[in-house]
Amino acid sequence: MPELPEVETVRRSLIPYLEGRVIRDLSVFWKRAVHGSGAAALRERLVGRRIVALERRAKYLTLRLDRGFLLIHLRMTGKLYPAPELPAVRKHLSAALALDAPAPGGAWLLFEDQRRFGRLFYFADEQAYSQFSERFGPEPLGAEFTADWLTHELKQHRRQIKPLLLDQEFIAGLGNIYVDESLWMAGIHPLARSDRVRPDRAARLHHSIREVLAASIKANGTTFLNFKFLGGKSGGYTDQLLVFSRQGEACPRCGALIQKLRVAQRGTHICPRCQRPPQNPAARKSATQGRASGKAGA
DNA sequence: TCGAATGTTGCGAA
DNA sequence: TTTCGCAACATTCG
Repeated sequence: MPELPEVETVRRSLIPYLEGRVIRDLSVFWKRAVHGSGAAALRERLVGRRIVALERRAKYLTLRLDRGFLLIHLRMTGKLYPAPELPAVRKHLSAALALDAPAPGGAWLLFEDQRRFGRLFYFADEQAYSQFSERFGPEPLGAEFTADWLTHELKQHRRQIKPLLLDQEFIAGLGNIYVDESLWMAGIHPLARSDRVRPDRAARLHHSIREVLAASIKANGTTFLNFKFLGGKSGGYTDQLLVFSRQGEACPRCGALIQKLRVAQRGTHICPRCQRPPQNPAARKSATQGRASGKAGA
C-alpha cells in the first residue's frame, strides 16, 4: 500500500489511536517481518515504551518512542490499523502491538500483510535513526526539494528518469503510481535521460511531483489494489489518476490513447503524444528491449 | 498455467 | 564507477 501519500494517510489516521499510548506487548506471527536481531529482542525493547509521536520518513512510518524508534515499512500489501482484539484468523497477520487501555479504537495495533514483504525496524537512539534517515534523498514535500535542486541533481546522473525518481536515495517516497502521474503532467518520457531533461521541464516536474502528492494526501491516497487505512477505508485519489492504469483510455490533455510500457521492470503508463520518446541511442535500445504490454488498441 | 501487482535489495553484466 | 536488468522475497487475482 505504500507510496508517500498512502503512508502519510496511515500516519495521520493513527495519530489519535497511538500518540501517548504505552506498548504493553509485541506479538510476532511472521518472524522474518522483524528486521535485525529478532522478535524476542525487539519485544524486550518495546514493552513499556510510550509512543511520543508518529512521523514519516520516505515510505517508512516512524513511531518515536520515549526511548528508541520503531519503524514500519508496509511494502506492497502491508496494512496497519487498530482493533479491539487480536483476530481469531491470523493468516495474514505479521505482528501486533498490544497497547495500554483504555483506547479509542481498541487495545491492539495490527500489522497485516498478505505478501509478507513488510518489515519492522528498530533504532535505539536519535543518532542511529538519523544515520538511517540520511540514506534517503530529500522529502518531496519538504523545503529542501526545490526546482533548482531537482534541475541541478538531474544533471548529476545519466540515468533513465523513471528509475531515478523511483530511487529512494535520490528522492524519498515516490513509487510507481506517482512517478507515472508526475512524468505525464510534466510531459517527460520515462526513458528520457535525466541529464538531458531541460531546466524548464525539470521545473515543471518539480511542480508536478508536489501537486500530485499534495492532492493525493488530501484525498487519503490511492487504492489501486490493496491499500486500506483504519482497517477498511479506501483512498480517494484512485479516480483522480490521470494515466496510471488507464491504458487504452484517452489522454485527458490531448486525447491520444494512453499506452502501457515496461520501464525499469515496472508497468509504465504514458501518453505517446504528450511524452515523446528520447532520441539518444541508449534509451532507444532500452525502449525496444522493454516488452510492451497492456490493452491499448487502435 | 502464466503474468502482474502501489516495494526493496543484492547480484552480475555492460 | 555508474547504470541497468533480473531474480528473489510471498501471495493473490484474473
